[in-house]
Amino acid sequence: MNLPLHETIRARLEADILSGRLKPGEKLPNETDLAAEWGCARMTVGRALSALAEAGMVQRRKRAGTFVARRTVQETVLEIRDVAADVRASGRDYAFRRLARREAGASADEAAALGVPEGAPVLLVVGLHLADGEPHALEERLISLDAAPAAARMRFEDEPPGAWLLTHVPWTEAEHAITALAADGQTAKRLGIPVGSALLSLERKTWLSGACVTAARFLYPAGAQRFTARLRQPGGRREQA
Amino acid sequence: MNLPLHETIRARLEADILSGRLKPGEKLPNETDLAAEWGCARMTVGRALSALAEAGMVQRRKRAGTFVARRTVQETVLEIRDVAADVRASGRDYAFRRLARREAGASADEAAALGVPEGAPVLLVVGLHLADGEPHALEERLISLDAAPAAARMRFEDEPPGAWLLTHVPWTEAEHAITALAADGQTAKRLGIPVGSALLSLERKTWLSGACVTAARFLYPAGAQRFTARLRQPGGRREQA
DNA sequence: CGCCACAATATGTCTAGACATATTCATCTG
DNA sequence: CAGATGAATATGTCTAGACATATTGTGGCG
Repeated sequence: MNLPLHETIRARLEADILSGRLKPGEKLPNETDLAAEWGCARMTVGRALSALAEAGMVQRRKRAGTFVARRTVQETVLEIRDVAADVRASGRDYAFRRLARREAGASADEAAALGVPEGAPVLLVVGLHLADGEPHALEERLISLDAAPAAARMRFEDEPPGAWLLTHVPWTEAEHAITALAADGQTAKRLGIPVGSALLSLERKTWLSGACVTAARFLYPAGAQRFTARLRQPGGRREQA
Repeated sequence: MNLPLHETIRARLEADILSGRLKPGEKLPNETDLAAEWGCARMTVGRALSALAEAGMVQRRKRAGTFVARRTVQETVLEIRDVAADVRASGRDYAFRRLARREAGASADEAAALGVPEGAPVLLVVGLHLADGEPHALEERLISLDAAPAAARMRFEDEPPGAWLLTHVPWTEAEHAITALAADGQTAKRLGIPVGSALLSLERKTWLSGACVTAARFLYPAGAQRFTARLRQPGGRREQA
């Protein structure tokens, strides 16, 4: 093995847990014993155990010891791409068409969505993402003009606001929520589908150091979009190039 | 501050990067200098820098130094919980009711879904997850009996197969796919909703060292389920790739 | 019997120094 | 001038020991 010792120890314990040799809830040997077993310093096994704790595979409590975690929550890495990139990746032509644009003080709903006071200046843009000329997704986007004043100068007639925001407004946090819902009348008309059809909804909110910059909702007709996530559990995590 | 020193150092450097005081591509002081600046051992700043590297905020190269990372990947961490845990977390009673169970050789479709040869022994379980007695989700699950022979002994009458598999069969890889679709007749009946209603579908496949163990599809009526993902994105200013 | 104080224990953090390793830079040579 | 070579440098890993801190078990006291 060329791996550093702490990685080797981590991998070994991980394998023991995955294989079931160490069962959920079971107590691991303490650091001192593990260090003796591996013939290394306590800090080295401590590092391995901390890494496992960080990854959620074990739980550590002072005085009590280190225990194999019971997995109730699985975390998977979900890649959320730009709509345009997504459409082009499938080999189709991409276009954006703005349907509405309104600059005004935030309504109660809008204020709540953005986390700004009612009446704060916001920009609302509704637009259609087209793939080969057919509706692919409907975007409803709110932008806080306090957080991103430069957006007020933009028309967003055939450029989606998401792409512009990505390159012009920095952000520190993002939150996504995925749900299914039935198409209401206006949405159905805009997407050219029957009223009540199943839609996949992706809501995205982004913040810049605590202040919400923009909230958007993307509505995809059933079948148009699919979010996939893949999780590799064991030692697979290697440095990226 | 009550935080450990390495956390404090990490937080300070993170703040410098987020605020733009340290710009993408810029070189950080080396460990020795940082240690002198903070009046601590080199290992302590090393730990802080390693954590930043792990989080993708900086890139480290031997001899060259530590640099603020240029662009960061757009990935969000999606938490997928056990259905039972999910229901209980919302303060409702949870129950499971098996609707069907079939042990047989895999049909063509089933073989394709699991990645096993046609005719290989599989177990199919269909069941309903109930929240306060009301249908919450429909689960259709396929289990490869070659990969998990112990499952054949299970009835799964009021225990969901997912929970049993989690504790009895180890896995190394998992894949999730989320889509929206319209309810067909049988599904609508089972969930007690109108035909054509919007459903949120979560498909999950798990592998144990390359061999697919189980494939499941969870169908939630619109509104019953919502998948959320949160991302902390370092490097306030983003550059277009 | 129940409660509280205290000691034992396991983890958490940190140090100062050592050696290993990868990469870059400068210099030397053909 | 190109390419090889070796020295310098910054990170990567590890040790042995120290003190801090949280939690748990236990024994004594009301």
